[in-house]
Amino acid sequence: MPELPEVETIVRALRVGGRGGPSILKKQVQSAELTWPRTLAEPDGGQFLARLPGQQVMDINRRGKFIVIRLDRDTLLIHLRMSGNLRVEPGGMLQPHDRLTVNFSDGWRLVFNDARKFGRAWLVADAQQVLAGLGPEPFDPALTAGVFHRRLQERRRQIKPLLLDQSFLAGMGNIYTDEALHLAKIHPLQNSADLTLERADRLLGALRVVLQQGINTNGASIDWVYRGGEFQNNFRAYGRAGQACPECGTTIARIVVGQRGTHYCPQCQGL
DNA sequence: CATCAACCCTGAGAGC
DNA sequence: TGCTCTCAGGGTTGAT
Repeated sequence: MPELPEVETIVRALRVGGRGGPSILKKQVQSAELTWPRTLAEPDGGQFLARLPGQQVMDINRRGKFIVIRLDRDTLLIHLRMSGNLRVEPGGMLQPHDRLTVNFSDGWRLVFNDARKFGRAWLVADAQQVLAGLGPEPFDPALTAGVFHRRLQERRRQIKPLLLDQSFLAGMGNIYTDEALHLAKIHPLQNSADLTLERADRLLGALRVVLQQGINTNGASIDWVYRGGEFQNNFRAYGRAGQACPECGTTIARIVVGQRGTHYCPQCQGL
């Protein structure tokens, strides 16, 4: 399930080439195909197919888990959700679960594949209308320990669901949240408002460490969709229920928090 | 505001 | 081998 590091890996490949395809920067859209209309959040299919042709790819960025492709008139935003993936390829047969295809004038195409149909795309004049509700980027220098601590105080929630809340912090998913909480030695049910400045500082540092490790290893290959990353070999807690904690040897536990499978060390991450 | 559950989906893995 | 069942999870929505 693509989280910040996986999305960042995909964005970098779109920008500079990689994962089997060239950069799509400067390419001009010739046409588009929509094989599963509900993939499109907005506008409707007719407008989408009419507005896209002729636009050129100016810039490719990431905001939270959104892929932000700035064109010369509109911005194409893509959220991969659970099972989405993007390919850049030189034509050929479409694959099962391909939902949206952008054909470029030089013959290459960008394909949005999404087995579970949870992913969404937007074509809007102003990207802010889609991204407005997102919290800060974890790597934003303006997000100091003091600011982070204050934001934790302002809410009074279990820390894990809060970290997964994209309006609180943009980009965290289930894997990296479990990893960061384990690294920071904080229990997933810990109340956010009760965290001291020192522990908030440690948590922010841990978030950045695990996200950076994820980016450095091209993300995690944890299911049959996203391939190519290596971070799954470094998991400390996620998916390791019943195995030994790498810090103390205690058996990693699994509980459900906010409808999410949650992995933690009962010894290291006491409440 | 916080919490919880349902919903959207399909493929994988377990159990039989 | 092949069937059925359960589980996985990001985000939205509605109820408590």
